[in-house]
Amino acid sequence: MIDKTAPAWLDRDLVSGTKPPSPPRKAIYRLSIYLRCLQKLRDNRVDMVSSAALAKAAGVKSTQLRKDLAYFGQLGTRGLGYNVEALRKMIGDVLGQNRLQPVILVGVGNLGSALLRYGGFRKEGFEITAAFDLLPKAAGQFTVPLLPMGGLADYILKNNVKMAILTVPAINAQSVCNELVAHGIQAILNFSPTVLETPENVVVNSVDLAVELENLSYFIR
Amino acid sequence: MIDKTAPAWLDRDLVSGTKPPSPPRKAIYRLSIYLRCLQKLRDNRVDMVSSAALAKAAGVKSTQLRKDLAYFGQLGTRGLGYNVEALRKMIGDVLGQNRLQPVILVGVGNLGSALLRYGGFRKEGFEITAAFDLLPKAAGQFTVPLLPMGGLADYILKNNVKMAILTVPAINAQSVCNELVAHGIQAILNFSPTVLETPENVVVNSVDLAVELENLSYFIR
DNA sequence: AATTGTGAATTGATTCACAGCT
DNA sequence: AGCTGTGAATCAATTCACAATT
Repeated sequence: MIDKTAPAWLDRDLVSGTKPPSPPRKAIYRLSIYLRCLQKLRDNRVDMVSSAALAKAAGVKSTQLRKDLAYFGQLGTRGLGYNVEALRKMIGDVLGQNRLQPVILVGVGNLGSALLRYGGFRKEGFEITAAFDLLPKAAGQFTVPLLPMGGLADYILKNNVKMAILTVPAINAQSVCNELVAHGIQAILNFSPTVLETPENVVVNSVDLAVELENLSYFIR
Repeated sequence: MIDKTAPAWLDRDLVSGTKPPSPPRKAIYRLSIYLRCLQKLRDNRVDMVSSAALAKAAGVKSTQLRKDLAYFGQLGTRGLGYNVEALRKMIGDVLGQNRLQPVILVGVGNLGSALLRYGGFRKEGFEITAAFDLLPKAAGQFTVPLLPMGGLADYILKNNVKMAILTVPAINAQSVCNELVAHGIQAILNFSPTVLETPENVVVNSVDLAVELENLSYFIR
């Protein structure tokens, strides 16, 4: 009996020495979407779902959904579909949603303070545990400690923080980013409208609001 | 003499009837990045730039930059590079940055009010001209009118609004989206963590903060 | 000599088509 | 019969390599 959860390439690779194909980055994004849909299904007490139905909900083609999932093992049952709870659990594990990640936020301006107040993360397994700013003021209005930049290194080390949200003005973004990286941050969600230079081993996702608007603007005729 | 600003495929197409290759969507995103870099160069009184230098600043390969630009014509001068101001102007035109677009924002919660206060758009040619909410309160704290949902249709029509930013809770996102589309909105920047269903001719860009964090989380080991 | 513009080659992602389970 | 898993085929994007131009 073959381990049902092992992807088929495993067998081949043990023999051939080939590397397992690593999932394309876009597939990882889609995993998050699937996860959201599965959570909704679970809330509605659905317990099996076909690739066609789940794909519809996620706004993709069913073959793409199956390919995406296949990177992580044999997760469905032919003729029946996928078990909602098992799949949800599995994707959560892959995305690291299950170990609650501490996240710090740097730059408490307009956008920064909105994100501090925005609750949407906790549910997904993230928690902003502290915020930093050059001149921390109005600390009282947040539920997390608002600290001066001086305390950054210490806090990251003591709390084993690996992720940061960067919401400082463009002009300071690179230098603050360097500081984060120097102290061990491995992943940055960047809202400053700048291209950040980082070492290979640090991941950056940028959300640039002006770029998104400009992009839309191109498509309206 | 051949028009220097016409892409080479034009000639062929007049003969062959082939469609011009339409730029990939990602190229349009990169155009915005290039534009930012060009603005910075202009501010520093630089007036020519090579594809290598500009690409470096934008974080892409120089060949990619050239391919991206080639979709829009012959913009550089061999041996010399690109004229900063001319290129900036051209990209601004392509992205529609030059006609100032009115944008409305729907859903004035945490994130919505932060975006209203966030000035970063105006500089890029966009202006949030009004905000809508089911229960508009604290209207005084914003510089734009905060209106009840009832006034939506009328406002869109009277002001010829084509773009909207959607920052309502996930549960309401689809229905509000439908309403926007019904009244003529053609492009939506969606911050609600949902997959929106829209007709073909409406463009949606989604920014899902939880998805971005989850994605980072996958990459930290 | 420097640097763009662009076909050709390559790499990557998506979709098809169907074999293989349940 | 229904639905997944996956190799092969297609489609799209990126990079290479070099001719063309200043």
